[in-house]
Amino acid sequence: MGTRERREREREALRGEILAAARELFISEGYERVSMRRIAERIEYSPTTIYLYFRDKSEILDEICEQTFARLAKSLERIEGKGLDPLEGLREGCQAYIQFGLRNRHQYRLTFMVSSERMDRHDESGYEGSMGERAFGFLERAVARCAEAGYVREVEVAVASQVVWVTIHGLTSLLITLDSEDFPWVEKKRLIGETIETVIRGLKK
Amino acid sequence: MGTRERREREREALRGEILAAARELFISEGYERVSMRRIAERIEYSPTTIYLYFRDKSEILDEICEQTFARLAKSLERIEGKGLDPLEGLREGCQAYIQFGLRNRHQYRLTFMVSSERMDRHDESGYEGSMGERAFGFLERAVARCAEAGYVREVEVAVASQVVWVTIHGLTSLLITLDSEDFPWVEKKRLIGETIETVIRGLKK
DNA sequence: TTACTATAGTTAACAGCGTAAAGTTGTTGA
DNA sequence: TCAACAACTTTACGCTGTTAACTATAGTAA
Repeated sequence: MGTRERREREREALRGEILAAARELFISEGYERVSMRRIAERIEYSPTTIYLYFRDKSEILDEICEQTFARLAKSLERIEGKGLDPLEGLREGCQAYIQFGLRNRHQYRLTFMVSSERMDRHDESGYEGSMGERAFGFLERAVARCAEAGYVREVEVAVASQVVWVTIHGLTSLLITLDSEDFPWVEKKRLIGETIETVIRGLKK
Repeated sequence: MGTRERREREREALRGEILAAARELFISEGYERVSMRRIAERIEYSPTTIYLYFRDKSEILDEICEQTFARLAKSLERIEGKGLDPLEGLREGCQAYIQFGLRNRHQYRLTFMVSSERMDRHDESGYEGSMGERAFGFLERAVARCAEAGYVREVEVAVASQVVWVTIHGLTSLLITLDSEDFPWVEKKRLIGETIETVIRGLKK
């Protein structure tokens, strides 16, 4: 009798509903502004039901961020597969990263702009094995290919790829935090292109 | 009769006490984790007394951040006054900025890593005239001097200085967010130096 | 079929939050 | 001496995330 399987399917379905509702709300209003009660209301269950499926609010968020970053990993994987010239591959990877951050600002903010306060205890997962790590892995390999092709000056790959990461993260995060009304940004496409060119030029021989 | 003056002094004194208590707590525990009640407890007044001196919690924070960034402005001013070689001046300015961010992580985080959510209406002040603007002004002038000296490739000063800012912000903010346990950083001094060299090289002719 | 048990969900409650409104003093100028 | 004012406190509202205790239901074993 498949009653056990059916129950499990139903459980998984409700879990999915919670995640979907939470994702929509988090994306449109931001994590902090969304309460457990509002998520519950949306799926028409009582607030405490959610705790039968997730340990706490931040566990919902973790799962959503993980899903989101899996998409970034996918998109970087695609670029890696194109077999481009190393420098061109790095450029495209940076572009993809930045565009991803800007299109998923809430999740981006929550993973890379607050975490150390949020991952306060209780995070068995950590960085190792996370999608964040996988995404950084692509960057590291892209830099390594540039180095192997002899395009990079005398810095270790580890250093160079961290320099690339902080640079594109800086651009992404600052554009997320400070919108054009709060700061006299030059044209965004220009700034993005020029930032990428600058970091690549700066690492070149 | 100086009673009016005395009262005003007393008012200002208590205001200062509130600020001092809040600053200490914010720095050691972070804005979100500190409640008005805790601040009040520390100065031995009732929670609502604070509202006689500040409109709300975020106004306390704004004032603290403004004070903190005034210190950054001071320190950048000092460097500007040294009359260094333009490139060396830019380098030192970047170093000072990064060190400042790392030494004042809570305030740094609150001004440049969350604001757009926090400055949610009600902020007459905004960017113009703020200490943040003054600090960026130094950077812009440092870049302009490099350009005048013919050290910079064919990009406008506005673009170049924003590139510099996003770069050093990226480094600062990522080091604040992700400490060494959460990410395999290369040696910090190395990374800082190499990031600054990279952005400068990338903008050079 | 009946009795028991595990599961899924609910209601009520706790301790905390930022903040507004009303109430209480003590000091001061008329 | 009395009214006005300032400084401050008490009380209260409506939120928050989360725990504990309760209820209903569905599945299983006798």
